[in-house]
Amino acid sequence: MTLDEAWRILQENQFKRTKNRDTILKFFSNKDRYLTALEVKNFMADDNPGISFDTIYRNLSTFSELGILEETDLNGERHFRMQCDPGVHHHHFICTACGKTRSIPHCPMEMITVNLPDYEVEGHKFEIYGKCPLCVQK
Amino acid sequence: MTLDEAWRILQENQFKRTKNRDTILKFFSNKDRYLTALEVKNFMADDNPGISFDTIYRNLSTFSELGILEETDLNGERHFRMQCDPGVHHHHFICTACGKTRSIPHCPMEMITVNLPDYEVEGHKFEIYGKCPLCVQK
DNA sequence: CCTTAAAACAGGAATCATTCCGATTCACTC
DNA sequence: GAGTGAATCGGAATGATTCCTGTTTTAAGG
Repeated sequence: MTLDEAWRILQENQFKRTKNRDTILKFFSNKDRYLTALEVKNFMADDNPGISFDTIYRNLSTFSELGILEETDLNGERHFRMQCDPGVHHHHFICTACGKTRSIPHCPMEMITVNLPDYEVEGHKFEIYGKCPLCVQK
Repeated sequence: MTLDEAWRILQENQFKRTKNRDTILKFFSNKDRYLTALEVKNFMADDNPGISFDTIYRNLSTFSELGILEETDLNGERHFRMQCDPGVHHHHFICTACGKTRSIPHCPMEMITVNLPDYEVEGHKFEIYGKCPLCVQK
């Protein structure tokens, strides 16, 4: 997702244009990996050294709810990444060494829901973990 | 998995037979759901009110490493359940209301790994969330 | 521009799950 | 029944996340 798309969504939902949001979004753009609140904070060091975690988490949560960021738990920590292809359902391979991700277009749900009659499916999680080609070499 | 099987595995690996381990394992047997360390502690109230979280987590981690328990992160918290069918790979539907689980024999990995050449797959997670038939009615 | 109300923020305290640590107790072996 | 390393206890420490309160900033209207 581009920064323009992100801002369009934010303004459609009456969120204000602030410096912090701008910097956070820039941090995520063009990164194909999941990142933590701490990594955001470190990145902000130049721009706004005094930013509080409250602000970071509040915005990350907002972005996630609006579909601007994708969110997942890795080792009990919240991780976020730019929504790569809005509207197109997909999953990720996640490199356990460098954190880089790779999109997986297949979704296992289609062939499985048939076997869950009377169940009300709300969501699912499918992630593959391992080493990406670059990290395999090392 | 039965308690006998669990104890066989523990003794094969030189773990001692303690009262705490016995009570914890009994707590998990015959429960088809994921449980937290706190729930374990509450259950121990009768048997050993003074048990420390250190002991609980240490044993849960041990059981998990030995394949006696299955482990997953739900909302950033560690959850454990008795290994239902040792050796048989499977996944779970997890009820977000009552926590009950349902085994899903299908594994999405088989048809997908072909599309990850040069990647080194270490593991994967596939879980379906929603309401079980009983909780749908309410 | 200037004013104003609501939104956003900073800073620090609080919370919650989990882990660490030093001292004590226990389970198994001889 | 004594010795030894494993297991445990209790409480402090940690680390991520959230809460709280007062202050600043944004966007809109006059």
